[in-house]
Amino acid sequence: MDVIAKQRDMIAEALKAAVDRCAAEGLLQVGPVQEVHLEAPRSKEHGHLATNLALVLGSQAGLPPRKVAELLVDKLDLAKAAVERAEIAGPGFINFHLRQDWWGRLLAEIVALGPRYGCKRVDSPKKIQLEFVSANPTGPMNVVNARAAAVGDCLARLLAAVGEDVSKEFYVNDAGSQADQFARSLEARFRQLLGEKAEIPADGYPGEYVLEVAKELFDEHPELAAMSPEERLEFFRRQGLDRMVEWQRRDLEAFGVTFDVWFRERDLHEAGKVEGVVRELQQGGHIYEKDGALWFRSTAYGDDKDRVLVRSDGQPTYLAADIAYHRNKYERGFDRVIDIWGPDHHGYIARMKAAVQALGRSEEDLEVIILQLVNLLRGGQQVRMSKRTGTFIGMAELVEEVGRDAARFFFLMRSPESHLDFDLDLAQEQTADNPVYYVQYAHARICSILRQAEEKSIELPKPEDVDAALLASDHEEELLKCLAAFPGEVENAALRREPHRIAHYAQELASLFHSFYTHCRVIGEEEELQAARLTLVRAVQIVLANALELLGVSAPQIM
RNA sequence: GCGCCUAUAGCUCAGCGGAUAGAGCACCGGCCUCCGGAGCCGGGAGCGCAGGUUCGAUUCCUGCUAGGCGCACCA
Repeated sequence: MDVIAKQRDMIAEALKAAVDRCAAEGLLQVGPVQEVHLEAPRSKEHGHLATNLALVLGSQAGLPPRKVAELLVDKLDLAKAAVERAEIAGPGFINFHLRQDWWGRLLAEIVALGPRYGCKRVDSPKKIQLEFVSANPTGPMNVVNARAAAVGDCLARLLAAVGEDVSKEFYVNDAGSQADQFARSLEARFRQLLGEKAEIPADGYPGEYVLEVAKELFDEHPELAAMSPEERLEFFRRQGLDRMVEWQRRDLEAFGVTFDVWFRERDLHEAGKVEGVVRELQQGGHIYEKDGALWFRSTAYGDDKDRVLVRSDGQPTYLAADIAYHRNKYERGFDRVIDIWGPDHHGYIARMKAAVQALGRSEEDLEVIILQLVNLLRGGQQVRMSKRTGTFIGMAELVEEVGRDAARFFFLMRSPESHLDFDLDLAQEQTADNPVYYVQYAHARICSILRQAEEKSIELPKPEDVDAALLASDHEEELLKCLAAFPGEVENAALRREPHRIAHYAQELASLFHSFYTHCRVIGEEEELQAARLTLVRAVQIVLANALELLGVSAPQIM
């Protein structure tokens, strides 16, 4: 447990004991308290930790909250905690001020833990499967896929940081009618390469990239020319899609995103898992036949309408395969499945949750995060994308244009359910206006200070030996408070599935550091103070690096 | 028509039911004999509307208005 959580715990226990004592003495007509809410107040006048306990108990006990607060403070035994004083404020908050020397323990812990500061172990780790991107292998990935990649990867890092056992997975839709259409489009392109006249099918894929794939495959497999069209089509269906998947994997790697598992839809079909799950649902009484098709009674679990699983032509729908896929996820032992989908899939949530329940799992075992749209801006104007005119900006183009760090940071600045305006100009600016540079600059600046210390042969002080009470200015205290808040921010971001909190945290910490830097010198101060500030700066460096690591953004030593 | 998301400063967005609602951009004005000026300091302006729950609502609930997206025996 981190040092701030320890203080939190001790104060909470002391408060509970005080409530019990008041109740025992008949001063308060309330039952035992289950949970004490302690938060870090915004304003420094309100101390380091504050509780609303008296306000909550006030209505229960029928007493004015301030009166309750007085009773509690009177009975409060804070001998174990590093609390300097507790005071009652406002409508009945109890504010706790920590002793100045306590910050020394915080700094010592940060330096000792290094990259692990901010991580924790949840009480009962869950096996979590996180599925994201899962872009169709029939075309290049778009910017929403890129956003999903950034959010999913960051969320995986966050979940791992709080001790969950998380696996990242990409679902490849390499079966069904779109696979056929893609193969036929490749065949058409192939014939064009042979000099024949061939039209791309009306429901096919007209993009230039299909021609590139055809070229690549032809170069590597000259024997294709001699095959029958049927043989070639079968070859394209597999090799063509595999080639696209390889492109996707490369683009994602360039973005710093890797997956533990690439799951093939066609494996489900080939192993008979799709019919299998339909049969399972049938046995469970969740299926009926209408108009020659098999329908899943998803309305039994709150969906708007029932859904077709097997079409009247005998072909399973995408949903049927996806249900089989989710069945497989749970069979692999995952306690919890988190899917990140694009905004066009929101209507899908109800039916998938229905399916999960029909398979005997509870609704909470499937979490769905819907990402909202991304608007690219250039010169203040929305970039109008058209594949036809070649103005398409996909994931690869975006990463190439603005760089991996900026792209990731920008995607992680906004909450997932919020529509995102992505300013391409700003992302490339190397000024303080660009938040990613602003944060990275803070890290580089600290590295520079530490380099100078080394050049001047100033020995890095042992954190345990520094006098943290010397860090008494507002700038220093704000920094310390921010450092102490980091583990809580990580936990909160992970629990709420909101990576953007870390991006905001990083900006705030960087801002506090820059402010500190212009007002306080480190090197050249009197020895004790220099030692304390060097330690503070090291701690900031560690936490900035840890926050950036969670975001998947580099923490440069020089820029 | 139904569903999902959104509505906070001129713009882009934060905000864990709490105390005086915060950043950045833009605009105006300051700060480099000194650790990286890719920086810092100061200035004005805001919770779409109406109810409800609560000791307390920007936060939760309902209705309305506006914008975005989606509503297949496609994937």
